[in-house]
Amino acid sequence: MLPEPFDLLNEDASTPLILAKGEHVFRQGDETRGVFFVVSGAICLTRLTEAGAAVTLHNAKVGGMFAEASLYSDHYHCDAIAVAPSEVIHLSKRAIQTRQREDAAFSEGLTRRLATQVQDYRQLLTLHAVKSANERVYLAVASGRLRGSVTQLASEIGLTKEACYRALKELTDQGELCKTGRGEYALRRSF
Amino acid sequence: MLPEPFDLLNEDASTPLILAKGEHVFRQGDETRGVFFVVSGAICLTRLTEAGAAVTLHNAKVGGMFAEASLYSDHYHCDAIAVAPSEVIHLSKRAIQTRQREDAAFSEGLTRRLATQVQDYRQLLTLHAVKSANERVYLAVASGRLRGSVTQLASEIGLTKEACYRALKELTDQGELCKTGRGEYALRRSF
DNA sequence: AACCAAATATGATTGAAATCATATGTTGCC
DNA sequence: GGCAACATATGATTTCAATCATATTTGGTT
Repeated sequence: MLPEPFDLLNEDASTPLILAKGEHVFRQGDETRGVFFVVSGAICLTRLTEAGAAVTLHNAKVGGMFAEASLYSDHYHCDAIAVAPSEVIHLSKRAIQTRQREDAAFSEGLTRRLATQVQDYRQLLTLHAVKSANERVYLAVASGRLRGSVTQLASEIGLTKEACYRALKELTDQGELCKTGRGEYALRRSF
Repeated sequence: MLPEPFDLLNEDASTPLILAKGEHVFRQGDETRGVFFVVSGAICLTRLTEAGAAVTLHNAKVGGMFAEASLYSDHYHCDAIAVAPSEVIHLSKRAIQTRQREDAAFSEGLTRRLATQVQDYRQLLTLHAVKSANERVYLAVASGRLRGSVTQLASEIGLTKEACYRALKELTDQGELCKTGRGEYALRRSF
């Protein structure tokens, strides 16, 4: 259920929370309680700047986590609001910190997870810089990003789903990709 | 001199490097040697896509660090180039990894640093998802991303410099921003 | 079985940013 | 001082993805 290394935590370190749409998981200024895993729905993290502008910091989706950095600050510096009816799992800050001190494998797992995320986000940013929709979709498929739905991929790589479907069709017509099923495409092996 | 947790390292773990403007600290594909601290000047981390597009991943300024994630990969996945005559301090990968195993405080500090980077990349990706160029530029300025040149900002947030200048002009005309100098803009305080 | 919501798929039109072009301002350098 | 490189700045045109529209398929629910 939980991603590494959080699967190593004791059961009493995690608490499931059910949230209605619009409900807060935490607010800017609240004392930090820990990090969260999204089971269903979606959580949006926003912050108000000094000048009063609302800046979205992160949209946490199913399978994702948020507020990792809260482990290192006393108070949350943004609001976390459910943008749909959601279920999240709260992971206790104290339990994580204790485990981090006492278990080198857990500690390393956490650091490695963050490092992996940094790499993944960098790859995504590189993908976003590709101007052509066709090439962007091709590279996304080539780097194994078409796992879930095409709709999901589209949002991940910064295109509309329509543009994404069109690109997939054109790439298939051009022989760059081949369609392996409904919403499934594979690289055309060059041999 | 060095920020946490790298100030805890032995002196022989660090090596100063002098760089001319345009010189590389490392290149994409180089075997990882460690992380770097900026003493003077500025280092820009960019990644070249297969299509040749340059994406700015990070602008490390005086007092900042870069390439923390290289500790968990064998090869650098971006170029680090001095955008001005610079002095950086190289921190040995081996020394860091050894210290990480032997010193819990050091290890925790490193994890905190990575968590902060994850936060930053998420914010950048969220920014890239904003369709309107004007709003994107406004939010970028609101979240303090206009530090270096407008050209740098444009590449960071996924716009051409022209579109970026135009947005800045329009936002200024609309009274959302105010121009504080050549290539310098500030939020219009609402009070 | 019937129904609904969401994903898949594609066609037509539009609009906004990219591109191309040009000019001035600034900085560092020989 | 003069030159080269780059940042700043804005105007004109083009292009390509967004948007709007519509139809079918699928999976889940009652």
